[in-house]
Amino acid sequence: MRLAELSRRSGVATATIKYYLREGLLPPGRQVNATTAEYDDEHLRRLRLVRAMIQVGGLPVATVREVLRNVDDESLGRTIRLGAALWALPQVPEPDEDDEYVRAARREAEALLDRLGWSNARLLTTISPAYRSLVVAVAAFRRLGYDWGSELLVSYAELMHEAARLDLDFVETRPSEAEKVETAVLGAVLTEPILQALRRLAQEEESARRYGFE
Amino acid sequence: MRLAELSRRSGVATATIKYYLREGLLPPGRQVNATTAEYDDEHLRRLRLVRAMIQVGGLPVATVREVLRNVDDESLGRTIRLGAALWALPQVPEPDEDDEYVRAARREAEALLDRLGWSNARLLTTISPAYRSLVVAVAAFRRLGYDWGSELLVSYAELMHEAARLDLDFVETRPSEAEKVETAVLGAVLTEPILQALRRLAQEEESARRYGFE
DNA sequence: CCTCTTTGGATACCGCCACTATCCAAGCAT
DNA sequence: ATGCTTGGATAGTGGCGGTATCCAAAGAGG
Repeated sequence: MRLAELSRRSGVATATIKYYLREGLLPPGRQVNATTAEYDDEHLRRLRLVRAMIQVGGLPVATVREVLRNVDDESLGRTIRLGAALWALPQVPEPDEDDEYVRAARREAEALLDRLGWSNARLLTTISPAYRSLVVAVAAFRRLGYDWGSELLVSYAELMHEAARLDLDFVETRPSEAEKVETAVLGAVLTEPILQALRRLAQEEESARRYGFE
Repeated sequence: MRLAELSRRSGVATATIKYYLREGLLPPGRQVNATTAEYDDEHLRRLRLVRAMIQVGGLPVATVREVLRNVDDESLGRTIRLGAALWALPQVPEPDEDDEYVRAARREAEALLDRLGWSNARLLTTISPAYRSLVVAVAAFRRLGYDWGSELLVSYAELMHEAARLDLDFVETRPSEAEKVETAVLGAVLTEPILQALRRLAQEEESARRYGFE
């Protein structure tokens, strides 16, 4: 198929597809001659993947490129490949390590992982972007004077551990290595809004049960 | 305190504080004379709240204004006030209702709520932004050919229901009505990155347990 | 064969957003 | 008196995601 048909079948404007090609989010089509390039179903699928990450997942274009670069890199082992792809996802800005709240949040997060027995994650505390997000968010809460005990965080962590088991169980059902990696990345990017939506709906449900609609 | 001190104590540039004042995210200070305005600890706290929502929660400025407007509106009852504040949070773009994947995702989401017995949430299916997000994300997955059973979604939903109970339990510990609303909003905005970070860490932990670092 | 439309690629441009820099006149400090 | 600081108004900046314009080379129809 040619660019126009790719556009029609994906619902993405041709100018936007050209933009993605320029940005390296889509591999170039097979060049037939100077003014014609041929695309196939793989391009269509990739385009849908890109759109899902950008529109549903809200990722910036540069991040999508980085993530896909890692997903596509077959020279890496699965764990590294997946880790690299996930670590390219957008993160909160670097925290100010001189800030007392940040230092306290860091100690609190380390204690949390110890308490949970997450010894593997504990090894990553200095480098994992997810860990940094955790520290920044906890510090922000503390700065606003919220001082919950460690219990709440432990409970949330256990729920998320359960979610992670579901994630990985699902990834294991995929037949090929490439699909496993893609599924894991999509799981991180697209199930995020799903969990978020379910949580809000659950809040609405639970709130209505407890207090009615008043 | 004056603008310069507010800036120093919050770590936010004066020009940025002026911008927030213009945009209505901060109430104006008490005007002492033509060239001096006085701010108090409430302003500092509000400024930290705004920064947390923008930097950690990633909300656009216009959304923060909308959310705070609802939080501050004491004429509304708690449920309405909270609902209005949460519904102002940024959402995925409006789905195309003619798209077959979107229609199928809508049916699937309705079936999910029925299955879960979330009868209150079920009443909101046409209007809740969270519901719309759910539909859009599920449709995106389906469009990419992922066809899990309904079991996985049910499991995620039950986990999130548990998280929502924790959320509401924590909100109930707050003494005043105003704080309850603020806490609920912050819970939606700031605990989101916390849950996300915990999930990623749990994935790393669980992945290392299952497969090692290879 | 000769137009007339379509194609893909290069380039410039646009609108939005979160800030940021400049300017100014009114105070206050010495 | 004079020089620095203050707050407010206004204009400007940089990044980002996408769009519009232009062009020459292919094909399509007569």
